[in-house]
Amino acid sequence: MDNNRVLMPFKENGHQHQHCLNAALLAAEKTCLERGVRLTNLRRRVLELVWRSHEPVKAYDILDKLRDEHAGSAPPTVYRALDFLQAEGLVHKIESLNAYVGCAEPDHRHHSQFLICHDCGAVAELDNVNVRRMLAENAKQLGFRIDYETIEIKGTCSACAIDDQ
Amino acid sequence: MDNNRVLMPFKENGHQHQHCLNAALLAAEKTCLERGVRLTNLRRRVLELVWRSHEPVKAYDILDKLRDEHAGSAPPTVYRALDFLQAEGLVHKIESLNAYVGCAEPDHRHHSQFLICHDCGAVAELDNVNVRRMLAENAKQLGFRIDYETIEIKGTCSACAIDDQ
DNA sequence: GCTTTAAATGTTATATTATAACATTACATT
DNA sequence: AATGTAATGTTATAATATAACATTTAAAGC
Repeated sequence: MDNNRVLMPFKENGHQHQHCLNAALLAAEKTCLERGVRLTNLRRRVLELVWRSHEPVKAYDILDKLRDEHAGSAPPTVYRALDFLQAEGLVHKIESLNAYVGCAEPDHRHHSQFLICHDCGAVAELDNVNVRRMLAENAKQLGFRIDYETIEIKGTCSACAIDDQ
Repeated sequence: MDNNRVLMPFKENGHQHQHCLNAALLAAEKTCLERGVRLTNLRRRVLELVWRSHEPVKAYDILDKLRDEHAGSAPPTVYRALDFLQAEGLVHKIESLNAYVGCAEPDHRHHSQFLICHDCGAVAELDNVNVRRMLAENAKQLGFRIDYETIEIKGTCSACAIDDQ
């Protein structure tokens, strides 16, 4: 029994990113429709920009792109959209990088553990139930009630480990 | 067998903080001496300011205090000292708060899991070996080599849970 | 369809967090 | 004392994020 679900793997060889993007947008549309919240053009566009790659994207990089398309864009434009997307679980913030990654499974309640390659920048998202359980147990022993977990693991992904040799 | 070490508990009733402070400074002196690195007056002072409480402290709050004592203080003054203290494991940065907490066991190699009460702001530091092991296993399966872990759990501590009632 | 209301976005300004670059001082070693 | 390195001082600016208020857009009831 494997309690470790890989929500988003490191991208593999021959990875067709357009598929990820399409799937993410489709999932987002579906999720928002079900929840009765509005995935506006702006929010969708920001989501697309987050999903341009599997690397965490900075708010001001998104802002630069938005400004190419619409001169009136300003920091609140981006941060509000990101706040919405985060609240709906469509993107996650990587706290240790001040950057954002798309979530492949917004409709599936999960806790995340991120593996972040500090060489190529790629991120994988895991949901290991045992890790969650163990932390929950620890917390319980101390009478601590968990609301939210930030788990960000930095290191070297397999592709970059090979390149390093 | 309990694989969960509490490196720094939530502070208990009748907690004498002066003891924490003294112990932390003593440990820091010892650690730096052993490693042949210099705990200068400035660095010691910043460490003291981080240890004023068990809540994460902001860099600019430290800077304000330093300025009371020495007008020439500037952001680099604080950030350099914090960088040094982090590198030596004397303080940890809480990424999700952009703030710093003292480490009670700088000489003991450990990974940390932080429990952070978003009600009173207090932080506890744990080192659960099983969590580490499990994450290491996950990483290994994906060929990922771990360098560093950021684990920050937000919630309500027992004291605040009681107050809430 | 029109009105009302609430949500979303626009706009300007500013707060917060962090680093770059170069000058000076203090310290350890010779 | 002379030298080299580490630490700190100093000025400027970059990067990240929010506050506050104005305007526009969309949804819901009439």
